[in-house]
Amino acid sequence: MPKTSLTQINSQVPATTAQGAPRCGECPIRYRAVCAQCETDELKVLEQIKFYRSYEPGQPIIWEGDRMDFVGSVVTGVASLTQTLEDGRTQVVGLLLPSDFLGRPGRERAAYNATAATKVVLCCFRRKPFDDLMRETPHIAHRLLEMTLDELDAAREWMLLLGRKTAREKIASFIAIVARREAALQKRRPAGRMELELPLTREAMADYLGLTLETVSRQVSALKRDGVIELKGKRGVILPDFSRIVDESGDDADGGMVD
Amino acid sequence: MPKTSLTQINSQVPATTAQGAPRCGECPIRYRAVCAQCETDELKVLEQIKFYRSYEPGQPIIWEGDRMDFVGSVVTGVASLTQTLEDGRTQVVGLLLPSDFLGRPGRERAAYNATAATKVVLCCFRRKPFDDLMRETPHIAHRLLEMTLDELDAAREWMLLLGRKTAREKIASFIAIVARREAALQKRRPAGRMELELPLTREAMADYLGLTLETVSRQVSALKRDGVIELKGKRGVILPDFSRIVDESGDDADGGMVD
DNA sequence: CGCTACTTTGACGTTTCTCAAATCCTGTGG
DNA sequence: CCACAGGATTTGAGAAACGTCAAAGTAGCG
Repeated sequence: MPKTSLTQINSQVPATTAQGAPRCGECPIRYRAVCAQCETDELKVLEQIKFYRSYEPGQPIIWEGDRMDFVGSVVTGVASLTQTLEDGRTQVVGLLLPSDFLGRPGRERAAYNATAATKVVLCCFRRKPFDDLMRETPHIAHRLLEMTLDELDAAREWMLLLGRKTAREKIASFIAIVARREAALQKRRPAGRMELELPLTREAMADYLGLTLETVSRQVSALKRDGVIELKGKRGVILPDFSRIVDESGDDADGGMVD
Repeated sequence: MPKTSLTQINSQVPATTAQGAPRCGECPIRYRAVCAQCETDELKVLEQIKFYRSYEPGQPIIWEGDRMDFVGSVVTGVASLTQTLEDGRTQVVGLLLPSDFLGRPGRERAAYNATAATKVVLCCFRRKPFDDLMRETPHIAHRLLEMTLDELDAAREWMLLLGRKTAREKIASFIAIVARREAALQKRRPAGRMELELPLTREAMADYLGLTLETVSRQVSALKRDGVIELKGKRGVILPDFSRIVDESGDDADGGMVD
């Protein structure tokens, strides 16, 4: 089952490196990222070694097997981690949303491909100094453990989806997750009528959900036909009632929102 | 190791608690578990708060939503972590092998069901003292982060399997993993002719691989028909040539053995 | 030696995939 | 402002993989 190869030909363009990095105190992910528990003096150290990079949609951030010379946090945008079988079958194994951490301390080489799904801004640290910092700054190590445990929970929830949900439930689950994230950004509870943008193409959704892009498209159409969602252009989705998409997702109650 | 009476197999019976816990220095998982990097004095502290529990095959260790009053390491045996949808569809989201850690520090309630797949011996710590210990003992916190990152990698590799592999590849991958573990226990490279015991029933395998038990059975039969494996009783498997099962698994080379 | 639970096998149904073609956005250039 | 190009998306028809329901066969234990 060969797959059409990735579309982005303009991928060799180097990422932008911003010079004037904003102060950590004003960072939008200040209280959720790996630096969340840092004191002001610890932030100062981070501020000295951090630098920003941005990536255009479709642009690769790092390739499996490459040397990782930096680690970092997603400040804005969405990136996807993917793994592939040698015949080209691809699985998205993680979505990196704002405040999520990219890279593994102490690891030389990337274990996955990371690709920008939307425009992405990354707050980066060179790996070596960051590794040293981690050993000396319990706040960072502790927060990273917490975040890693959360990611592990998310990965396991995704295993349940991949192994046991129907195509329709998979699509509904994905839309519900995006809707919850949307609500979280606006500090509201997800409920009632909602409008959102899907951060992934149909193909990327398929690779995330373990489906083909045709099946994704068909199930999206089916949910629309059944009045669970409305479509607005290619990426826009309107939920007349959030609870209906949750009902379709196969989860109990408001499914899987830990914390 | 104390013996549980064999009449307890049907599960509501409380787990045995051993009194004379062996010394950590002689523990078979001394250098791989969460305590791997501990110094002798740190081990002494652990030794004072640890206790053992054992479980018979099929016996539940903890149920999703239950209060977790302890965390611990698998000393011997295999346990499975499962999640379920309310209509009963079940997915195994993790296998706990010797040295793997059960429970999440700082979390009150279990996020998954844990069930003994074989006879299991657990080295337990009450959660509260362990949480405190973690804050004071960087060696433990650091090792736990390392182990969690490894588990995350394993979960992501499993996502690739669940989302993209065929039933035949899934079965082959599972057998290859068991074979690798078998080899690791004997400190050999997996290669050539190998004999092993599957630690799971067909149904548990199905729940691990995102299949039905009938499909598992059929694909096992197919691999046997094709000479990739031979069967020896219900659980015994013989690999005439380890590389053949790897070829069938869909992975490149020796697939996914990080370390 | 006979249960009992686990496993295998068969026939058939359903879901999802594959291959193919049409249609729709979005950004670009006239 | 509109027409157009080109990727992204939708839709269709048929095939393959996997699931479901049902029945028969084994291993292993007492």
